[in-house]
Amino acid sequence: MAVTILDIAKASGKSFPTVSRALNDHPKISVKTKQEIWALAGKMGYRPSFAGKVLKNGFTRILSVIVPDLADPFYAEFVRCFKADAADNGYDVVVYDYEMKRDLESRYLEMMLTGCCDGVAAFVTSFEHTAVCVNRLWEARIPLVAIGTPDHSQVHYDGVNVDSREALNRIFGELHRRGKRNLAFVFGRMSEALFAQVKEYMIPTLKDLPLQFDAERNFYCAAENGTSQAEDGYRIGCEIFARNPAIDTIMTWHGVQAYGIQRAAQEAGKRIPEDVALIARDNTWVTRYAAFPMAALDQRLDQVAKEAFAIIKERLRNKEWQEPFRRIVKAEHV
Amino acid sequence: MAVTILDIAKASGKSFPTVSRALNDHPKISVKTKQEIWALAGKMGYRPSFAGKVLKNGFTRILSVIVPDLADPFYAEFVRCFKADAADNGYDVVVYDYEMKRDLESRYLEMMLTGCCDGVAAFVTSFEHTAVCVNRLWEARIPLVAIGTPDHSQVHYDGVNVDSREALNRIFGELHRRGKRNLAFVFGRMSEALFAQVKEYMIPTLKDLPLQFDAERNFYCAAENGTSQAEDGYRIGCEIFARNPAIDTIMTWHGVQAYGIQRAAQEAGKRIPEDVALIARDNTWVTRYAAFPMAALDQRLDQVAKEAFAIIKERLRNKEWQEPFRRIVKAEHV
DNA sequence: TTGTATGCGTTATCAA
DNA sequence: TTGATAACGCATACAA
Repeated sequence: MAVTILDIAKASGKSFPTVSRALNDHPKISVKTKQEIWALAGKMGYRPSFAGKVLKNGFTRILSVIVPDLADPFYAEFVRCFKADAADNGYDVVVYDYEMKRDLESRYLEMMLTGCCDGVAAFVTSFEHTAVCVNRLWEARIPLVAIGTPDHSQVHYDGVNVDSREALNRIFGELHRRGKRNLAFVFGRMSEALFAQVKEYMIPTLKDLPLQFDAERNFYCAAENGTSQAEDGYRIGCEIFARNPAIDTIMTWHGVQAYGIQRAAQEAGKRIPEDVALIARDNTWVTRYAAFPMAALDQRLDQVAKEAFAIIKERLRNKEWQEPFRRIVKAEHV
Repeated sequence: MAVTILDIAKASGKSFPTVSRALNDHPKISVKTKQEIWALAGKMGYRPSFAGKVLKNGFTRILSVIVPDLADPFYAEFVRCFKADAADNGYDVVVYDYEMKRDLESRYLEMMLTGCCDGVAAFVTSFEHTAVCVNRLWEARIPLVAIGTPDHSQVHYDGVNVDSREALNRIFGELHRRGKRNLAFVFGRMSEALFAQVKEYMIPTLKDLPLQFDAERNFYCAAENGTSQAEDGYRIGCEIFARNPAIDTIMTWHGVQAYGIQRAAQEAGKRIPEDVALIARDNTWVTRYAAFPMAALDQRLDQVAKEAFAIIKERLRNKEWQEPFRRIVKAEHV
């Protein structure tokens, strides 16, 4: 159905390799022939076949970004930063949304093994269910950068993580000065098993901060069967205010969740920020244009994206992969 | 680098077609051979090459969704609805974000001509710069469904549009009853030329509604060089309150814009909804969890996605394309 | 039940 | 400057 170089060859009386060279502006094709072919290709509506090119060339000029939730503008912002670097280097970017579902996450990572793109930046929730696939990507020399995934020594992958400690220190210090004492932490949607893992990972990270918390009682995560992050936040907010009225500071992993918590606070008769201060880990339009006062960390998605792209670029340049890269970006307090 | 059926053939002592058939669970391959091959494929980490399959089969089992702005959860919601139908039919979905940029929009639509997917659902802003490409997609029998694009008789494409009149009528009637009189309309980011076109299209659509407006003075659109929709809304809000203090109702095309307008209202000392009522055309968590009262239409994205997918499915089923499809979905008032 | 041969659309090598 | 031929990975018609 689609026009191929063979069709153009037939129509022009030239051989198909000549057509191919003309279309690729090969130096050893006469100007006259080139113009003939170009005109013909334009008239016939020729577009080179993606599959044909990829099969022959061995590369796609496409990078994939795999995100957990496109409804969260945080990930959209990452995509946009990443695309800027990619475009500068001649790559197109396609996005996969795994909707916070483990099966979809695995499925998309598996797809990356089929050669449908040249490299991947992925917000991997955990290596629990993806380790095999991630290791295979490494063996196949398909660059994968895992973003924000807790380190895992058994798995070969490049990673970019954000260090929020300093920013948290400052922000919590400020809140402490304003009289806040009791912190609750609200994480995203995840399985019980992963939540246990995250707790283990976060507790030492959060030690010695100006605000105190009891990780067993005041860590919350959204149920896996939720429908939207705002809704998740609302439910958790209701739970917090019911179970633990002393909480005066709530930090959410996703800025969107803060909207739900705000609603829960309103219903519980709590004022923001007088009774409860809200902080989000991320800083997008969601936090900047919230109609209630809230603090936010800046995860420096621009830097994260830049690091991620740089790693992929380096991996594509040099196929002698030795040690995994681990880059750290420092979050800022806004 | 990657393992192919040839490698498995060599390792198993079988011929490569046998391997191919075994992997595809072909009925005429002995169970013993199959199990051998499967075990070997698993051990060697075989994954079928995307390009190889596509080149041979002529299809990808992939559908593309092209959206103007992933930072707007409205489009993310569409993607999710669309993916549900696609997954039920064995299709994977990839997303392209053209960031409200004409050149990227054209680029992605052009890419669809290379056979990188089996069908496309796209929020096409205008056929001004895409007509040639869209017509070529039609000729090449690559299904494209344009969503929310004003009709254009010169171009061959299938379309799904939303009819908001009835819902608007009800919502404006209600606002009128509450004493609102002067409406301003805020559209998305677009060129002057496209804005003129949109005005022309919208004015008859909006005729005889309970609220009055002067389309020349009270239609606004965001500048093309904006950075986020919330920011766009803020700027326009400031402009409205400065230029036309009588405005008591503002309808935004994108719910996100309302957040910016809310901030502008706050700064102008206007209360919501007492002094200015806000309405959004779309209904996502953005409107549902706004910390200020706002009305919203429901564009029935689930229905829109269903129609879009149904059209693509039908087009793939029957390659005898006659007349373009035009489907209408009725918006609802929430 | 399995092997041989072919072609999908492209680019690259080599020969003319 | 151009043409003949091969190769990328896969699926399938046909032969055994």
